[in-house]
Amino acid sequence: MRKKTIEDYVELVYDLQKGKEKVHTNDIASALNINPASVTEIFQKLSKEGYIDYEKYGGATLTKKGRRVARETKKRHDALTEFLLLLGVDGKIAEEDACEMEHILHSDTMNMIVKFVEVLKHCQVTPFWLERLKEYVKTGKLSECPPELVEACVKYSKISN
Amino acid sequence: MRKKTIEDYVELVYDLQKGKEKVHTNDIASALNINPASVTEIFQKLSKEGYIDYEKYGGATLTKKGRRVARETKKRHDALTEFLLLLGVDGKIAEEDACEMEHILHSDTMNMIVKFVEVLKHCQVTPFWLERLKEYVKTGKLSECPPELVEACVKYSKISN
DNA sequence: AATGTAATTTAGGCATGCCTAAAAATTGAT
DNA sequence: ATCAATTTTTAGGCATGCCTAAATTACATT
Repeated sequence: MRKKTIEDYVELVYDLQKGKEKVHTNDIASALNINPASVTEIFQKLSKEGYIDYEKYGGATLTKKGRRVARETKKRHDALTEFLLLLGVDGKIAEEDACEMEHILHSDTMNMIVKFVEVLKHCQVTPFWLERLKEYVKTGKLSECPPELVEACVKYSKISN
Repeated sequence: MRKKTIEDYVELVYDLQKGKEKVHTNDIASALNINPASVTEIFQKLSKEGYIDYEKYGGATLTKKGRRVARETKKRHDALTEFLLLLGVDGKIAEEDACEMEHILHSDTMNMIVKFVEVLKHCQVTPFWLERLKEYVKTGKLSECPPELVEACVKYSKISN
């Protein structure tokens, strides 16, 4: 497993804080299957860098900065998950890969993916490439485009230039 | 920068080996801007795990296993780069993100992306969603699908079920 | 073949991120 | 209010992946 980033921890604190006053070292430790002592170190670091308010034995809450980072990370995460699901990746795997990708992609790439998802969701119909992708995955055969689709695309492409 | 994986190094040895007999510690060191002494350690590790043939002061060559891993990694890398380029991500950034993604994605996701790229490349025309994505990126406006495209998609979707 | 230069390795150091064991603080039941 | 049980922290250890400086080896020129 990849090393956890600050963002991972902030996001986790955000999630665990739901319906609770404070998040304690044990909460994180059991969520991640690591030693509570390690979480203490993590909390000290997050606190020093201004992501959480934390005092010895007192648990942690996200600061404003922490909440902002958590929400941004979450947004990326959700967009990526949606993206992979759209492509036809299985739920659990999409979730896991999104979780990895959310930390590494440049914002340009990230934005492009967000827009891609928006465009697809805005479609009234399943785009034909997605139909063909599914078919290809199922049968291993890549069929030709129906001529009227090709024509329509060509026409549309001319309009939009 | 993320910690380099075995795959990163194997891939790099593969690239640097082109047109050379052996790859030397200095080649890797200057390519990655790290200390040659560190590369010695890396070579020792790669050698111990069977990715390269290596002897003190003698440079390295990939083993069969090493070449296999390099080619597989490269294939993933290329597919991912192509994928991001198709989406409209800028060359340099696409390259960098592909390099990160190639190590983390599940093979299911990877395969899906490979197939996605194949489907798109097999298209005779630019798919309309891609036109719309570009338009959206440029103008910030998401236009409606032309009716004939919607109809054609609906029709195609019926055929393929 | 000898020697100076360049390449490479060794040895030892530092930071990080985790661990365990033991100490300290908190909590809850009486 | 006390004290046992639980939670949390401290202290110290280990592996990794990089570093620098110094020692070693290889190489090219004479």
